[in-house]
Amino acid sequence: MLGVDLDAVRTFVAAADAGRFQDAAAELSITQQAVSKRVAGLEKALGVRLFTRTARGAELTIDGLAFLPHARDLLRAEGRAVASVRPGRRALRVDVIGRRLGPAAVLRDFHRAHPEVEIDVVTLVDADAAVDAIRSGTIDASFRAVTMPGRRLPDGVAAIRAFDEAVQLLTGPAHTLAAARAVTPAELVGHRIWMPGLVPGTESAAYYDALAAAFGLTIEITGPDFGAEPLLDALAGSGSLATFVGDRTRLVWPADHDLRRIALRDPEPVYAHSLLWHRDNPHPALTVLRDHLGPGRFAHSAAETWTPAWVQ
Amino acid sequence: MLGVDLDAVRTFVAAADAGRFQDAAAELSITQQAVSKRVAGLEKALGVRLFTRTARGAELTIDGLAFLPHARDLLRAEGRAVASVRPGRRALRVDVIGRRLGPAAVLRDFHRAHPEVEIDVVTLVDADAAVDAIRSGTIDASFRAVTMPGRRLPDGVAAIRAFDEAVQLLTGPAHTLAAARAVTPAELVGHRIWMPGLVPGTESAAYYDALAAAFGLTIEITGPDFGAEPLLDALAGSGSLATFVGDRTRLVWPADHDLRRIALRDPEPVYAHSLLWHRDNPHPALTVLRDHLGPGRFAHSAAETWTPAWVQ
DNA sequence: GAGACATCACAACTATCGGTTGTGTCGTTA
DNA sequence: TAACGACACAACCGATAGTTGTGATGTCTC
Repeated sequence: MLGVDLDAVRTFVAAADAGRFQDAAAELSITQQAVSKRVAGLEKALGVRLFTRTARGAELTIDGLAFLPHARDLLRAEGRAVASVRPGRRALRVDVIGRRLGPAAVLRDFHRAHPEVEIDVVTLVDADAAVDAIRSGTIDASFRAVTMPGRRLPDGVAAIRAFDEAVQLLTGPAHTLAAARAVTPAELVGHRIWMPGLVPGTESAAYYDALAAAFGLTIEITGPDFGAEPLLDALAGSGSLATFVGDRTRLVWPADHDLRRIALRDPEPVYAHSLLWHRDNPHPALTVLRDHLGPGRFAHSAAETWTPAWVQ
Repeated sequence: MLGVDLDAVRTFVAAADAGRFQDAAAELSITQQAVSKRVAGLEKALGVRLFTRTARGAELTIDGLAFLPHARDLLRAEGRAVASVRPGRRALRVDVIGRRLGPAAVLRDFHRAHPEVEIDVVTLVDADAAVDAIRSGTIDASFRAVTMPGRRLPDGVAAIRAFDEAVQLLTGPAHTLAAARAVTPAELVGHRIWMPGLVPGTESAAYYDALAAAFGLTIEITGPDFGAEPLLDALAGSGSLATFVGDRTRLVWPADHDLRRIALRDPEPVYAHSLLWHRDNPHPALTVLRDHLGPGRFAHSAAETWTPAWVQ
C-alpha cells in the first residue's frame, strides 16, 4: 500500500482524542489490539512514531502532535468528498461566477443562515457552460446574470432574479473623485473607466455597454487582462483611472494602495444576478436556497436604481 | 471498510485523467483488472457510478465529475499530512501569531521565493507556548515579538530581528484625520486610540504601552475583544475613534465601511518581529528561512523610525 | 456486414491483510 | 510485592486485493 489508510487515520485521531487506545477501540467498536495494529501500521507507513506508550495510556509525540491537524483535515476532506456524491442527500452543487464576487458572498450568507445544507461550490467557465450543466444535471444551481438580449433558456431551466448588486466606482487616493462619498453616473462623463477583464459577448459586457450608453460614458477594455492585482496597482498610482466593481465583491490589495470605493447614486446602477436551476431537479436543498433568495428578498432598496431595459 | 480507500481515489483520479483504465493501470504499475476492481470498489463504497464504460475507454459520469475535484483535494491533503512528518525532510513547522497578521504575510513572501520548501503553518496560543515548543522541538521556528523587558530566552533558543512592520492608523471616513496621507505620532495626542484586543503582559501590550508613553498618547483597551469585525464596525461609524494596525496586516471589511489606513511619520513607529529557532535544530529549510530574513534584509528603510528602547 | 481490434468485466486462484481471541511485558499503585 | 491497568505480540482465520485467463460488448475498417 503506497498511501495512507484513512481508517488508520481515523483511529489515530480517536486515540489522540481519547488518550487511551482502549477508549478509542470502544468508540470505534473494535478491539484494543486492532487499534494498536492500525496505529502501528500508520506509524510504519509514515516512518515516525506517533504515540509514546505509557502505563497510563498513549501520549502524542512531537510528530503525532504535528500530524494531528493534518489528520483532521484529511478526514474533513473525506467527508466533503463523500457528501459531494452521497445518493439521495448529496451536497447541493452550485456554480458561481467567481469565488470573490457577489454571488459567492450571497452563497456564504445562505450557508450561515442554513448551516445544515451542504454546498459544493464550483466555478464553470461561462454562462453557456452553466446553463448546459444545469440542463444535464451536472450542477443543481447557478448564479449568473443571464438576463441579456438574445439569450433564451432551454426548456426546463428556470431562473429568478436572485439579488441585485450595487455598482461602485473604485479609484486610487489621488483620483479627482477620491474624496467623494458618492457620485452620480452623469458625473462620470469624460472620466476614464477601465475594465480590462470584460469579455465582449458576455452578460457583464452587455451590462456595462448598456450602462455606458445610458449615461454617455466610455468604458475602456483595452489591454490584456492580467487579473485584479495589476488593475488595482494601476488604479492606486493613477489620478484619472477608475473602474467599476460590485459592492459585494471582495478585493484584497496591498496595504500601501489605499483604494477608495465610491458609491453611485441618482440613480444607483444595480447588477441583477439570477439563480438558475432545472424544474425537474428534486434536490430538497434547492427549495431552501430558492426560498432564501425568494423574489424581492434581495432586490436593492435604494430609491432610484438603474438596470438595463431588458431586465424585468 | 467504513471509509474511502485512498488508493482507490488515486486510481480514480488517474483513470479520470487518462480516460482509459488501461493507461491508468500502466501509470500505477498494476493490471487493468486491478484498476477496474478498485474503481468498482470505490463506486460501491460511494453508492454511485463514477464512470460510464464505453468501447473507447471510460468517461466520467455527472457524479464522477463532481467527485473529481474533491478527490484531488483529498490526495493533496494526504500529501500535506505525509509531508508534515516525513522523516529527514518533513515540512518546516513555523508558528505565526495569526494568519492575517504581518508575520503570516512575510511567510507567504518566503513561500513565493522558495516554493520548494514545504511549510506547516501553526498558530500557538502565546509567546511562552511558542518558546516552549521550540525548545522541545515541536516546532522549528516562530515569528514573535519576544524583545520585551524581562524576557530571557532559554538556552539553545536563538532569535534574530526578522522584519520591522510599520504601524499605521486605521480610521473611518468621518474621522478628523481621515483625509490625511500621513500624521506624526505627536499629532495623535488627545485622540481616542482603541485597541480592545490588547492583553496586558504580552509583547504587543508592552510595545503599545511604550509607544503611548513615548508620545504622550492614551490607548484604550476597555471593552471585551469581540475580534476584528466589531472593532471595524465601530471605527467605520465614528468620527473620533481610531486604532493602530500593522501595515502588512490583512483586514477585510464590508464594502460600505470605507476605512482609511493612515501612515505614521516623523518618526515612523515600527514593530519588530523576531524569528526564533533552536540552535540544535538541523532542519535544512531553517537555514533557508534564516537567510531569507537575514539581519537587515527586512529592516524598515524609513529615515526616522521609532522602536521601544529595549529593542536592539 | 464481417472481422479485427480495442475496451472493460467476470472468474478462479492465491498471498496478504486486518480483524479476532489469548497471552505477555512493563510501569504504576495500593 | 502483588494486583491492576496499560499496550504489544502470537496464533488463527475469513475477507481482501492483487494476479492470470477469458468473456462480453462496442467501434472501426474494408
